[in-house]
Amino acid sequence: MVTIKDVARAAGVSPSTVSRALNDSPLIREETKARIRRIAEELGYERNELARGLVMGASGAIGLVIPDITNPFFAEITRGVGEVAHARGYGVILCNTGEDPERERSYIRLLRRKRVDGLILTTVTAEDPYLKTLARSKTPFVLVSRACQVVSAPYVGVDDRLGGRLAVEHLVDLGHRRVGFIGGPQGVQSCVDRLAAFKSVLSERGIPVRGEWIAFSDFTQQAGYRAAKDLLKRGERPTAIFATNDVVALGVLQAADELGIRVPEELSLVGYDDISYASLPRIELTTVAQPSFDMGRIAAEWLISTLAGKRQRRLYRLLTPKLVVRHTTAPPSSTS
Amino acid sequence: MVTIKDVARAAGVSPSTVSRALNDSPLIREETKARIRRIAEELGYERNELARGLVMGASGAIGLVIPDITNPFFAEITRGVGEVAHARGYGVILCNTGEDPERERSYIRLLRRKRVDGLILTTVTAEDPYLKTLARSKTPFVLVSRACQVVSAPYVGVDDRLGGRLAVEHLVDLGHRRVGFIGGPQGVQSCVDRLAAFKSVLSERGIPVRGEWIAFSDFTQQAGYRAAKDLLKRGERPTAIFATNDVVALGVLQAADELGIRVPEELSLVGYDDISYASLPRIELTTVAQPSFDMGRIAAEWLISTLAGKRQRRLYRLLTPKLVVRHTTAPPSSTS
DNA sequence: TTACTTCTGGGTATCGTTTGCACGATTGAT
DNA sequence: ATCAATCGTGCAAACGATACCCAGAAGTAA
Repeated sequence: MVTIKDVARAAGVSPSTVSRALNDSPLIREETKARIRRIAEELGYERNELARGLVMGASGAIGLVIPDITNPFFAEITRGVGEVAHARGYGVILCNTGEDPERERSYIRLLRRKRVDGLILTTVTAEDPYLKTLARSKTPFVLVSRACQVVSAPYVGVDDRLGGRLAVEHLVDLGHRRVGFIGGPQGVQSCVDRLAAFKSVLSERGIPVRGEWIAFSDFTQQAGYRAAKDLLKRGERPTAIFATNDVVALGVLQAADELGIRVPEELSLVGYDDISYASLPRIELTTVAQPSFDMGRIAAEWLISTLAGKRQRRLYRLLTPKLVVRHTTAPPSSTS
Repeated sequence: MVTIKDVARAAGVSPSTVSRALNDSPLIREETKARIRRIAEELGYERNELARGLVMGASGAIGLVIPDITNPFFAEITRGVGEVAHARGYGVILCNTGEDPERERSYIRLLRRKRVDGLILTTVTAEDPYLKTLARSKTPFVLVSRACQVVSAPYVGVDDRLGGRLAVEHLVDLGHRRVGFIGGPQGVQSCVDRLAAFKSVLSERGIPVRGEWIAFSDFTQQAGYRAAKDLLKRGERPTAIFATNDVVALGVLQAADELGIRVPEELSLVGYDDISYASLPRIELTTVAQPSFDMGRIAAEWLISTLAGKRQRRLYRLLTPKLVVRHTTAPPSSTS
């Protein structure tokens, strides 16, 4: 590949001059700059960011660590960070952990070796001690969507206590007193919060929390399907279910359909995230909307501006979720 | 950050020895290796891949350029390439073009500056002359899902002529003679192929191809919705529609529902891709399945093994699509 | 004419690794 | 005991770009 030296030779100047010209340094005469730029263009020169990164101590890339790119919620976040990263000239290295803590650690190490300038991550477990190591290192990072207890790191997400509350209050307001919860993996902070909200709303309203109506999944449709099937085949079943995210809720819907349980007549269902498939005409899932795309954008903006040396005022950025009522929720039928 | 020199000092050896020890060179005594590795570990050393890449002439990263990460089809491909890239120790830089040729070019330049070892891309247009530039450069690349006419490059995808044929023959076999097509942007090769198949099946069966029943979208649900609404409000409307992908088909479904047109009784619909949401109980979209995850994997394997110097036997890898009949297709009702 | 800025540009060290070559030490053979 | 072979390690030169320090040239003021 053509290097800065080739350009220098072709232009009859020194490499330093080419470097300065290409970086628009005021130390070079305008016409020289123009000439050098033209020659660089003609030669098809593209600067080597590996070399540049080495001397500058910055790679021009950020790492994005997410659990499942296949989940539209994370796909939107990814799109958001991609958008602003690109606008600011950064590359983004995508790491899909598949909810595996082991792979998450492995990915973070990879990213550190690649000397990414910063990280954006939704950790798979809230208490991963490895995050402390990360926090000690100089690489800045932002947590998205899932907070973390073990280390105080900048965080962008929605208020999951509020979101859970919105969902469950909606159900209770409709008259449901037998309501179940299907969460994600136990360690995940956002789910912990949603479950906490679930419990406190129920207690506030004097409704007993029944352990056998609380189940956990791994955030996949499959898992939601299985958990729901299990839950719904019991003798006494809930009249409403709050699923910790839309993908899981879709699995619940599938289970209900297969069992011949009509939604919303016999079972009310509310999800979380408001992925685009939740609004499909045949689905019309009632859910709690999160501004996923914006969360990605905000996280990236936060990160990149701290990279630029800006000191941030706030460590937390809590957006507000919004209940979107569609057609999967209704008052409980008197018969059931 | 701790460098190889720090480790060398701590171990009382030279940097070269550390380098060799960490790379498991046979020139270093085993016990020395072990000691050095232990010390490196203790110091929290992570090798600088920028520097390594500079001297090795390989960055250890590949670029992935796709049109829309939000489309589950591409999300699956992404997951596939991520999987094998990670297994082989590569990082993947994700570039989401949003179907914008301008951004695609800009991204490819970014990737070349970052000296990615290779590229995997689904180009937005089939005739982008910029691809010639790319082909001339030494960076190897693989095309996925969308072939390209202007340059003969390695390609992984399904046989879209066959896929389109499967879809349309299914419709015709059911008895439909008034069938429409909703494609993607005109320049996209895979859509061109599907449209070509559409036309030839119709001609073979002696069914006239009606231009007013052929519409184009930009691959989004919104666009599918609008195109379908437009198509279905006409006086005489088709009894069946072949949509160029599932996301668009979902848009068509939405339009039909809103217009009170029952699917499949009054309108048969077949999509393409078999994204996971196509199999939702309420949706049950008949579609042509593509092995998206495997396409990603195969592309990445192809690329990485050519990076390793392996010469590939074949340039093309055409997988076979499969018709998945669900509940959105049925014989045309006699009344309509 | 001298001295002093100002403007442009070159020379060189440097970033952190890898690697070919050289060199000292150990070992075995003669 | 000497020489060659083998083994283990250090030295120094890259890789491509940037940045600091300087040096001519030109212009200006005394």
